[in-house]
Order: sequence, then C-alpha cells, then structure tokens
Amino acid sequence: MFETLPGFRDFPPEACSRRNHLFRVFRTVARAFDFKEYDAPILEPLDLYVEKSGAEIVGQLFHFMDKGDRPVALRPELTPSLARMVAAQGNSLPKPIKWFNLGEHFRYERPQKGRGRSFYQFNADLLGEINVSADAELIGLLVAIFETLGMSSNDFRIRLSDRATWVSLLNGLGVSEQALPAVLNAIDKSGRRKPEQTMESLNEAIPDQGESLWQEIQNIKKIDSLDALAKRLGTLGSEADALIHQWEEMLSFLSAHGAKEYISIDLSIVRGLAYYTGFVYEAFEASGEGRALAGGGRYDHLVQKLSGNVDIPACGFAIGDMTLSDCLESKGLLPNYVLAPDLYLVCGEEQKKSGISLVSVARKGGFSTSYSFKMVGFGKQFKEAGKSGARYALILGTEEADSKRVKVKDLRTGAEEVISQNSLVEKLEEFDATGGITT
RNA sequence: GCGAUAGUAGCUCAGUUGGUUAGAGCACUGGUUUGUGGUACCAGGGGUCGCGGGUUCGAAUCCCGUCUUUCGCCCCA
Repeated sequence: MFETLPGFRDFPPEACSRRNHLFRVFRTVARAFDFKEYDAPILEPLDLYVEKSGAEIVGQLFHFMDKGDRPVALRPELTPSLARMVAAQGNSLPKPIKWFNLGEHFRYERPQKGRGRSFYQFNADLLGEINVSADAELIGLLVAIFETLGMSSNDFRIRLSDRATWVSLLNGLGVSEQALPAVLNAIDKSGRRKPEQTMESLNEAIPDQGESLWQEIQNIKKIDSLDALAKRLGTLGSEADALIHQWEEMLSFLSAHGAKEYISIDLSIVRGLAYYTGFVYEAFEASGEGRALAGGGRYDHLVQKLSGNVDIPACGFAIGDMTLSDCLESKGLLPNYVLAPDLYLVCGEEQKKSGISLVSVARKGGFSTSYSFKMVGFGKQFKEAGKSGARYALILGTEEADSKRVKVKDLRTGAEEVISQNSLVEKLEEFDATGGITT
C-alpha cells in the first residue's frame, strides 16, 4: 500500500468540499475588495529563494536538478514570484496594484500541528501605495474574510505592531544600523525562547549591552495602547510626532473598516523577516493559543531587492489553510457539507433509456441528477434515492411514460405531483421557489 | 536534524502470564422487497496485526532495527 508522503494530505470529497468552502470565501471577499486573482508557477529557479532569504533556506525547500541541470524548487512562498511579475510589467501597471492568489506551497519541514509540507495559502498584496490606508485596506480584507467564515471578536484577534516604531525606539537606545536586523530578529524570537537565550543573542549583536537592552525591550513589548506608546516615544522629539500620527491614522482607518474591535496594539509582534519596513501584524485565535492564523506587513524595498531595478512600495499578508481549518473546526464553523444531487431517477427497466433522456434534460436545466446503473426494483431505487440525499425523485413507470408525463416526489415531505415531461425543468424551478411539494 | 508517543478491517477500538482458524460497533455490498425511501431483520466482502529481522515448540503480544502518526525542540517566509 502506498501512503501520502509525510506532511501531504489527500482530499476525498468531504475534505475537498471543506477546503473549497474556504477558497470560495477567500475569492468572494477578495473580489468584494476589488483584488484581482493572479497565479505563478509552482516550480521556480532555486536561486529565486536564495536571493531573497539566503542560503540557509535551501535546507527547508523541496529542491532538485531538472533534466536540463537547472536547480529548481517547489515554491515555499509567493512573494518572490509576485515581485518578479510586478517588476516585469514595471511602470506599465496602473497603481495601486491589488492582487491575490490562492495556491499550494511546499516546505521541507517537520510536520506538526497546523504545519505540513504542503499547504494552501491565500496571499493578498497591495503595491504602489505608501499611505497607511493601504495597510488598513489589507487588514480590512483579512477581517472581512474571517467574519465571513463565521468568526467574531470572541474568536480571533489581530496583534498590530510597527517596525518603524521599533527602529526609532532602538535608535534611541543606541542600537546601530548594522545591529538592527539581529536585534529585531532576537525580539521576534524572544516570545518563544528563554530570556537567557534572548540575552545571549542581544549580546552577540551589541556586546556587553545585552542585559540593559533586554530590560528596555521588555518594557517596550508591554506597550498595549496608543497612550503608553506616545508616552514612551515622547523623548524622541519630532520623529515621535510623525510616528504617533501614523498610528492614529492607521487606527482611525481600521475603525472605518469596522476592524477596530479585533485589533490589539502589541509591540511584541516583530515578524522574523528582515524586509518588513512598517506596520506588521499577526492574527491569532482569541485565546492566543496555537500558531498564527495569518500574518503580514509592509515591505517597501523588497521588490527592488528582488528585481534590481523597479522600486515600488508594497504591503501584503497571507493566510494558511491548516491553522485556519483547525481553528474553524474547533469552533464548529466547518459544517459537514452534504454532497447530494437535486434529483434521483426511479424507473422501470422499459423506461431506462427514456429516463436517461429525461435526466439529460434536467441536467441541462441545472439540476444535478443521479440514477441507478443496475436494473433493480422500485423499492431498491427509492432506497438509493433516499440515501443519495436528493430533494426529489423522478418516477417514470409505464403509467407515466405512456402519457409523456413524470411523477415528481418530494423526498422531504413525501408529497407527489404528476407533471408533463415537457415542463420538467420549469416545474422543478417552481417547486423549489415555493419550498417544495406539499399535499 | 534531536527527544517523547503511538501504529490491529475504510473509521473508532477490544484482544488475558506468549497458546487453536485475530474480534466488535459503525461504514460498505447483497437479500427480505419487480411501484414508494434512510428504520428493522438476515447474509456477505474486507486483515501478510505498519514493515524487516530476532527469541521461542509457538509472537498481534517479548527484543532490536526501520517507516509512519501525533506532540515538543530547531525553524517558521
């Protein structure tokens, strides 16, 4: 027997329909925000990812040499492909660019709760706009997706932070430009590491000041309101005014989006990646347990880094399907879908062929229809009709066939009505419009 | 890559100090039923007990290895 590779999943119909439910919501809400769907290759040159993330990334990729001796990798993320695409079309694209994608991604990592080697991600990015209203639009989209999936403010929260604020605060603490990436990285990890480990990392970045810096960082991480932030920034002069203004703008835009109730100001969010430049955020289940449901932020210089010539500001976020499915399931928000036809044909052996012709008419009229492939009795066929979950049985015996009619039985109410075969589709639509057949 | 946990039918699980032909429920298929359905009753199919080796007269059971699952570490784009 063969099994799926570790970290990969099969999707039999029920699981597939649950997955497609997520996809449907992603697409519908993204369109409501006027984001355009795009796609990119699943297989890319290995260097595309090395360029962005460094050589260490290779160990976490599915990669191999193709038959033309090209080093290639299954995509672990979409941003580099997006940057290439945007850069290729350069300045000819009207701004802002609002694009989204829904696709499978691959990472060669140890499978764990909420993390596999193959997973689906919804990516939304907004490029060519520097104003915070763009960042707010994306968080608005994220919130709208979660709300459409049935979650409320009791179910999830978005922790909002700002890299620019961190950079100013750290500058104020005497952290040099060169040491910044390492310090930010240590801050990002500090939430899931022992304090000693963080201090060690900080000492490496800034010799002998790790301990005092760690004290300050812990204080900053506790900031959870605009007032507290303003107080802390107060010592920085005019730079502080600009930062506070950005925060105020952001929060008032989020209010306008109806997203404010989901937002927690939380400076402990930094995100591991070096390329974030502005607001960053992560969505979590309300209890704070588990992996992030989604994450994103502003990355104003990444496109230039990857493309070499086109400089375009950008922000975006991604939602992974595994943590989200787990979360929705635990809240009973992933209903089991009934994959049922609308109609089921019940007929005598003599009427099989004309029955299938009738089925063909119903199908063209938009009604999903099944029938038994075997010659079995009426009783058996009714049993199968019931099991199929169909709303109506189409009954075609000698009585009906002789008079070019067909009996329609509402399998929920048990009521029946004999109608002309010519009017099948229109009568079925009528039955559905009035809530079925009643006696 | 490291540590822990588990693996018996499609699913959930029994299986005695090692002892005859490995079981149950659900699911599936067929029948009771050749014009009225999901119930009921009856029957059936389906297992190299994860895989490989070892101990033993005899292994689902004990030992070793290996693969896979789940959880944690590392990492988390």
